[in-house]
Amino acid sequence: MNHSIVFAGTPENAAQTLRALVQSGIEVALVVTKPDKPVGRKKVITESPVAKLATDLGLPTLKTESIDLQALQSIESSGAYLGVIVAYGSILQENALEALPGGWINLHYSLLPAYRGAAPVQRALYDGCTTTGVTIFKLDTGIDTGLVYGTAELEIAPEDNATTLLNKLTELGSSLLLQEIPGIYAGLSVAKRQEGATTPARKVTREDARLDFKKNARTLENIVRASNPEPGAWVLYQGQPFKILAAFAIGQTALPPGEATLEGNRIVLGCANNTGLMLKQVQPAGKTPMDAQDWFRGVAKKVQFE
RNA sequence: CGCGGGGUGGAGCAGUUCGGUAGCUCGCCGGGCUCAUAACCCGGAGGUCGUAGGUUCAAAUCCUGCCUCCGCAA
Repeated sequence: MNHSIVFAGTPENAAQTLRALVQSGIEVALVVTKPDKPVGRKKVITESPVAKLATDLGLPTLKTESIDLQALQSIESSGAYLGVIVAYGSILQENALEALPGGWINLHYSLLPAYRGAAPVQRALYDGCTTTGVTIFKLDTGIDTGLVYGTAELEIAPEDNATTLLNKLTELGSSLLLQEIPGIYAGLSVAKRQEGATTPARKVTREDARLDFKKNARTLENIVRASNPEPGAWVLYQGQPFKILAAFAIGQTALPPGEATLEGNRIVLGCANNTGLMLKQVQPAGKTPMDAQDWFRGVAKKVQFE
C-alpha cells in the first residue's frame, strides 16, 4: 500500500504541522493550499505559509481556492492513500472526500463535539474555558461531525490568549496526528461517534471583540484573550479605535465603567459591578503596540473610554 | 491612486495652527534621606526633531520629494 498523504492547509499553524509530519518521515505526495493573495495595506501578493514551506521542502504544491474538478484530478493522480487537512479554509465536497482511498482526516482544535466550526480556539477562550484540546476525526460532509479517531486534552493557562493557545494546540495536534496515522494505515484504528454537548464556534467578529463596560472585568478579559491578535479587543478613545491586546481582571475598584487611571503601578479600567480590568498591552490608532504604562505616561491623569 | 494617523534623548508624549534658546511623565547614572523601598529630595549624562532639498536673518514649526510604522476598509 502507498503510505503517502495529501496535505491540505493554509495558515502558519498548518505549516508547522506539515513540517512535523515531514520531519517524522511521512511521505507527502501533494500539498494543497489556498492561492497567493494580497496581504495588508500594500496588497503585496503573498503565498500562504503552507505554500512557502512546501516550496522550501520541494513538495509538489497545488494552489486552489476550492477543490474543483481540476484539483480533484491532481489529488487522485497523486497516488496518495490518505488526506490530512488542517485549516485549509474550505469545506470539502463529497467527491473530494472520495478522491482518496483512505478518505480524509481532519485536525480540529477542540474536543469535539464542543466548538464545531471556524474558531474553536477563540471561542473556548471567549467562554472562559479552562480546558480544551484537539480532535482527529474522519472528515464527512458535515461541519466537524465525523467519527473520532483520537483526542488529546490541554489545560488552558490563565495567561493564554488565542495566539499562545493555538501554538500549544498545534504542537499537541501534530503529535496526536503522528500517533494516530500509523494505526489508520494499518486499519487498526476504530473511529467512534462524537458524544457530548454540541456547541458552535463561529468566528469572533470585530463587533464581538468590542469591550462593553456593562460587562464584568472577567468577561472582558476573556474577550481580550480570545481576540488576540485578530480581530483585537477594542474600545473607542477620543473617537478612534483603541486596542487592548492584553489585560487581566482584578478585584474591586471604585472607578466608574469606562474610566481608566493609574492605581499604584497598574493601569486600571473600570467595568461593571465595580470590577476592574488591568491593562497590560494596548495599541492606540496609528500607533504600534505598547505597554499600557508607557501609553499612560503620555496622556492625562484620567482617561474616559467609550 | 480606497480612507486616515504617526516618526522629537532609552520609552510614552507636548511643542507645529501664528517660524525666534528642546519641554513633560518615566527610565538611566551619581549623591542624599530611610531599618528599608517600586516612596521622597538634590545633581547629571543623553536629541543630526525620520530623510533629501527649498523659502527665510532664523525652520521641529512653512513648501516639495522620498523612506518608514500603524488604525480602518478590503
